Amino acid sequence: MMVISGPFERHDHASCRTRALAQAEEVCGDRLTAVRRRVLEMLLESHVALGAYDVLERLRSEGHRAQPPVAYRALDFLVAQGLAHRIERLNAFIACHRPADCEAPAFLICRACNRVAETGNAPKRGALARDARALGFEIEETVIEAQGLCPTCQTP
Amino acid sequence: MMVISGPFERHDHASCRTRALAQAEEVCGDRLTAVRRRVLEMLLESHVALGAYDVLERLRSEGHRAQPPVAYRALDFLVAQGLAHRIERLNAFIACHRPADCEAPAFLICRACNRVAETGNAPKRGALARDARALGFEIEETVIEAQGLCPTCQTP
DNA sequence: TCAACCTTGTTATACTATAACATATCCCGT
DNA sequence: ACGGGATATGTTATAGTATAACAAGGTTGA
Ligand SMILES: [Zn+2]
Ligand SMILES: [Zn+2]
Ligand SMILES: [Zn+2]
Ligand SMILES: [Zn+2]
Repeated sequence: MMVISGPFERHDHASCRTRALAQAEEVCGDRLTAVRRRVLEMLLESHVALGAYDVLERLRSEGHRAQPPVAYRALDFLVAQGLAHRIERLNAFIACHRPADCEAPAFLICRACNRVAETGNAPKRGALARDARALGFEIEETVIEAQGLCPTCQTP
Repeated sequence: MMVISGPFERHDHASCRTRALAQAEEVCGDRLTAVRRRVLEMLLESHVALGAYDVLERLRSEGHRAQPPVAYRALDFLVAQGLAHRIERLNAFIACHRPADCEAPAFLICRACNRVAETGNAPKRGALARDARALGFEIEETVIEAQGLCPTCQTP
C-alpha cells in the first residue's frame, strides 16, 4: 500500500480536509452530531495530533461548557468509526484523511514539528505476523508508530 | 530474527530470569543499584507488564518508603539500558529477557492474560521503512505492538 | 404508552507522569 | 585534604490523562 496522507509533502490541505469530512458524513449520517463533527473539524485543521484536553480547550473557547468526558466521547466515537486514530505514543489523536482506504494504518511522527503522517502497511506478510503465527498468537490489531524527523525538520 | 522470549510457550522461567539478571549485571556493573535491581527483579517475575504504580506499590510493601519518582527513575534507567521496555499501549513496562540480542523489539500483547511476548523485527526492510524513505522521513525508533489472544487464551 | 437505545450533561475521582529542590556519595584533579 | 562535577536518592507538590457513575433529554418502534 502507498502513502495515503501527505503532511510532509506540499499538498492542497483544504481539499484534504473537505474530502475527509464528506467521507465522514457519508459513513455516519445522523450520528455525526454537532460536537462530533466539530471535533473532527478540529483534528482536520492540521496534521498535528491533538490531545483530548487540547480538544476540550478548543470547545470551551468556542463557548461550549464542556467537561472531559465530552471530548473523550467524541474522540472515542471518531476512532470507533475509523475517522480518527489514537497515537499511543503521544496520548493524542489525528484525523484519518482517507477513512475509506484505511485498513491497517501505521504512523510517522515528527518529534520536531509534531506532524503525523499516516501510511498503510501490510501486517499480514511481515516478520511480526510470521512470528505470531508460529506462536499461535492471534493478532487482532497492531500499533505501528515510527518517530523521527520529517524532511523539513532535518535541516535546521 | 526469531522469537526471543517465550511467555506463550512452556519454558524454564527461572533460568529465563537468572539469565536476564546476569546480563543486566554485566551491562551495568555498579550502576545496577539496589532499587534498580529490585525493580528489574519484579519485572522479571513474570511476563506480565507492570505499571509504574504497580512497581511503587511493591516497593512500599517491602518497606521502602518510596514516592512515584523512585519508581519512574528506576524504570527509566532500565529502559535506557535496554533492560526493560515500555509498552505504550499499556502505559506499563516489561523486562527484556534477552538484552544482549535485543535491537528492534516488537511485542505481542495478550488482552486476556496480559502477558507480553517480545519478538524481533527487521524494520529496515518493511513497507513502513520503504514509505518513510520515499517521503524523506528519517525514522529513529519504531513502536510495534500487536494486541490479540495468546494460544492459551483462545480456548476458554 | 412505554421500553430500549443513543446522546449529552455533570460531578467526582482514578490513574499516569514530571518539575523542582534537597541531600548524600563518590571520583578525580589540585 | 579540599573542592567541584557527576550520579543517585529523598521528598513535596503538581501537571496531565482518563474514566466511573448518575442524571436527563430525544428518537424509535413494539
Ligand atoms: Zn492535508
Ligand atoms: Zn517535522
Ligand atoms: Zn520466562
Ligand atoms: Zn493470554
